[in-house]
Amino acid sequence: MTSRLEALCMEKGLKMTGQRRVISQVLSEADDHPDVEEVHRRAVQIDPRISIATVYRTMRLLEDAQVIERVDLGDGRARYEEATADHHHHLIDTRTGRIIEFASPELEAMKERIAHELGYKIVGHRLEIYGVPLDDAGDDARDEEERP
Amino acid sequence: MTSRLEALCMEKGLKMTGQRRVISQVLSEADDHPDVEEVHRRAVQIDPRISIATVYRTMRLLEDAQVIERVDLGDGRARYEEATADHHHHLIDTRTGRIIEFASPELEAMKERIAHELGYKIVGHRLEIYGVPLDDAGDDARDEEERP
DNA sequence: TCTGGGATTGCGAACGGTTTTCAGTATGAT
DNA sequence: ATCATACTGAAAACCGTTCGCAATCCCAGA
Repeated sequence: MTSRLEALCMEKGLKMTGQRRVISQVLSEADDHPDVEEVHRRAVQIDPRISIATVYRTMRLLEDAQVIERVDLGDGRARYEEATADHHHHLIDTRTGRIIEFASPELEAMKERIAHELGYKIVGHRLEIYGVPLDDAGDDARDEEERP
Repeated sequence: MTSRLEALCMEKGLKMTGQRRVISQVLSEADDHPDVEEVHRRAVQIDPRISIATVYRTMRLLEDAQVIERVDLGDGRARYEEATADHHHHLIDTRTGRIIEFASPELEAMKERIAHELGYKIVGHRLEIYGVPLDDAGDDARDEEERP
C-alpha cells in the first residue's frame, strides 16, 4: 500500500523506485528522529538490497523536495523528521536521548523582536534545549543550583 | 608578555608549553569565532612549528578546562569563543557570515519555563538565529533555509 | 505490451573535519 | 641540571557523508 510520504513524493513528481518506496514507508512509520543509519537499518528489514548510499541520496532528495526536514542536534550526524507546517523546536533528554518537540508562539515572537532590534530579518533559526527529568534531576545534573 | 588566556590556563594549573602559549595568545586576540583551521593559521604566523593536531588537542584541553567554549553553528566545523559567565546566543548574518552575539534574560526565563512545563530541568541549550540585514532584506529574503 | 534511454542504484573510493598512534621532545618538580 | 612525565609532529585512522562509475531500473511513448 502507498505510504503517506510516497503519495507526497508522487505529487512532487519524483520517480518512485522500489527503494524510495521503502524509505518513504520507513519515514512515514517513524515517530522519532532517526539518523541515516537508523533509516537504513529499518529499510533493510523490508528490503535487504538497499544500500546506505541510496538512503543518503534519498534523504537529501526528500529534504530538497521539502518532504522531510533535517534536524541537527549537535551529535555529529543528521537526523530527520517529516516536514511540518508549524515551526517547532526540540528538547533533548540527555539521560535517555528522547526528543520532545515543542512550539511556543511567544518564543517565536520574542526571537523575532530580538532580531529586529539588532537590525535583522530572520530567515531561519533553531533552538535546542538539553535537559533531565525534574523528578530525578539530582543524579547527573551538571550545573545544579538548588536542590529542595 | 602573558596573554589573558595564558594567565587563565596557569591558574587552572595547565602545563604551559610554547604552543599553548601561542594558541592562548591567538585566542585572546581574537574577537570573532574562529574554527580550528583559522586558529592554526594565526598561530603559525607567530610560530611556524605548530601542527594542526596540537591546535585540535589544545582547543579540546581549553574547552574541558572551561577556558573557551565550542560554538556549533551548523556549518560542519567547530568554532570557538572565550568562555563567558553570561549566557548568550548568536545571530548569523547569512549574507556576510558575520556573527552577532546577544543575550536576553526574558528569553532565558521563557526557555526555563517551557522546559519546566515539560517536566524537565535545563542542563544546556542553544539558540541560533539566521538573518539578513533589514535595510537590504529584499534581495534574497526568499531563500529561506540554507543547508549547513 | 514492449522498448529505449535517461534516471537511479550499489559498490567502493574519496572527502573533510577530527582523533589517535607512536616515536621523539620539551616541561617543571626535584 | 636531571628525570619522569606530559606534550608534540606527522601520518594514519576514523566517522559521517558524498561521489564516480558501470550495471540496472523506471516509465513515456510506440
